[in-house]
Amino acid sequence: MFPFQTACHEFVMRTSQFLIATQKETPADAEIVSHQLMLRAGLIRKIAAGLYTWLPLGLRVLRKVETIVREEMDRSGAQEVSMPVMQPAELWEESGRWEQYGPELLRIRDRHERDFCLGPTHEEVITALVRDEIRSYKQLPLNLYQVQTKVRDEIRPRFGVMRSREFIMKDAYSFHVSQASLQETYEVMFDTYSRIFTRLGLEFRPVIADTGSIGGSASHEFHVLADSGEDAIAFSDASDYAANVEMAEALAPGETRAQPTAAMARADTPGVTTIDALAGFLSVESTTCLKTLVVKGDQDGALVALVLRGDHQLNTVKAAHLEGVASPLQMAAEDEVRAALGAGFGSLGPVGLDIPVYVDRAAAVLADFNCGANEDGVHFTGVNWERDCPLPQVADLREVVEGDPSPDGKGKLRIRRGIEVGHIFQLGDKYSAAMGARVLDETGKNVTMTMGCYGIGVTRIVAAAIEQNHDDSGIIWPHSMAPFQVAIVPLNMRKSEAVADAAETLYAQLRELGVEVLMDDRDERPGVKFADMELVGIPHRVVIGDRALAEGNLEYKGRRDADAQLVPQDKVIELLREKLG
RNA sequence: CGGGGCGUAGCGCAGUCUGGUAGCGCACCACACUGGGGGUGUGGUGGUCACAGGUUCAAAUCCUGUCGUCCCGACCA
Repeated sequence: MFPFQTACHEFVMRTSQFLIATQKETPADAEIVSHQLMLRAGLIRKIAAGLYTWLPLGLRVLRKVETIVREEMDRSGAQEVSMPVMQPAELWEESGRWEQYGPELLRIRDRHERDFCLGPTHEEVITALVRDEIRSYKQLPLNLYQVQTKVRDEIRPRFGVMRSREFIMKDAYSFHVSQASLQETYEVMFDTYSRIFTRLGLEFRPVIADTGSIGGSASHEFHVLADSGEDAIAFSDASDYAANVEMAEALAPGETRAQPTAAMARADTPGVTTIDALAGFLSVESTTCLKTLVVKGDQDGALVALVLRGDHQLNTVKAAHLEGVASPLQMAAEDEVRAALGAGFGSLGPVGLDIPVYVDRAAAVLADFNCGANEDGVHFTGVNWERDCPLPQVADLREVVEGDPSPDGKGKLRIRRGIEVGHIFQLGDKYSAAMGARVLDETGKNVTMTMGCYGIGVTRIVAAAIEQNHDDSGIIWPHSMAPFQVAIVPLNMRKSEAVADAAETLYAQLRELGVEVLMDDRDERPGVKFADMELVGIPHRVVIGDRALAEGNLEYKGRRDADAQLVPQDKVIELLREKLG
């Protein structure tokens, strides 16, 4: 037996040997809390903008995430592969993305002047592989995945590992002869993702997502809920409906339009150009006012007016999907509007408009409303649809708000912010068709495979978990992600033999049981050790001090507990077993 | 790519306007004290003041250029 074998293992579980690179001060360039805490707790260090080294502690967390992802992917029937980070330009030319992708694709040239890129994703490589290897429908469906470093030359890397230039992603690609088979695998992946995020201990929502330009019939994003999230998501308080706010439908109001009671009148409103100002000027609620936005049409020089209730916001994704409206959405310039309609932004309204008009469902049921008169400094009051102006085509134009009825008819919508950590979608034949990935079907006919793809941002999960789980003292890891489960904190062990003995005994017992335990055997004062173990976020802490030990007790405290509890020395293992599940 | 901020020790910062010995706190090393919430004292280590050029007897400081980095926006999904 080689003595150093055990010695090496022994040492890494002790803070005196393990690299604990904590910092008291918050680095000035870290904006969000996860970035600050990852630096302060010594998980990562920046090497350049958007590029980070993972320190031992951080890497342990990253590996935890990867392990769970692998276990669940394997369990789903997917098979792991590993594809190169560096990829030949030819493949990207085949799919057409060498031209399409833009500067985010980091292109490099080798010594023979041949073009390559560092892969931001791997559709091309996997499709080429499957095209060459798979001949028959009998070999399908096939789902291949990898856990691999991706490179994206982000315009502006930010928020630490949340949006970095190099990151680890689990990406999977499935291949099918039929849409039905794709749908089946898609559902399996949906369930697998739900299992993964549940096991990781994160509060998440699968969210209906925009399929964007890629098309396809289904796409879901998985979001970790956190106030700092980049996306707004709407979900029902009474069902599992959840959608990106971009996609969430605002249902038509239940009530029908009331009969007119007021006569239309002209009001001089000098300098009133906002809904708030108008409501204030007329002493009415903003919900009785209409706002009229003008966007560019899909024909050159064409304009389209969009009418919303004063308190509502335009949803640009919905608007861009309207017939006759340019996609992506472009707001018209004010001088263009003035030339066409005779008034500037603050004085527009649906009365007498001779361009195409859409009205939002909520605005369409208003009666006796107030709106601009298409004349600067003038508004109308007491306006009614079909009496004073025609009712335009009604559409869902607005952004949903908290309290709206859920589109599935169950409950009300709540809105929270989310961090996108997973995305599954049905790709169809975009890549398989472009790259000629075909198989023979049961009738002997050549058919193009249909594909699904499924991504998880592994590095981003670490940051998202911290955004969701932290307090003033530092990180609070979910059990499944914690770098160590238990911290043993002996106080003054250099002087107290009893403390040292108790600590070493407990340490040995936990090691024997296979518990990931970190022994803080540094000759530091208690405050330093407590602060470090809390900052680093270890879920369970056992403090061993002379005081309690004299009574035969140790102290246990969970990371989220307010206070420690005394535990008889011989009951500690039992307690920890219970806590660790 | 547009706008703005910042580059001085590992981290946080002062010094720059008004040119004249490169500083403070934390961290780190040594010793002593202390020992239940980032402790105290004494003595230390560590800097090409982002880089290049210029002005000057003299540049962290003034001038010109370059680079890096952060924020906002646009872009991307």
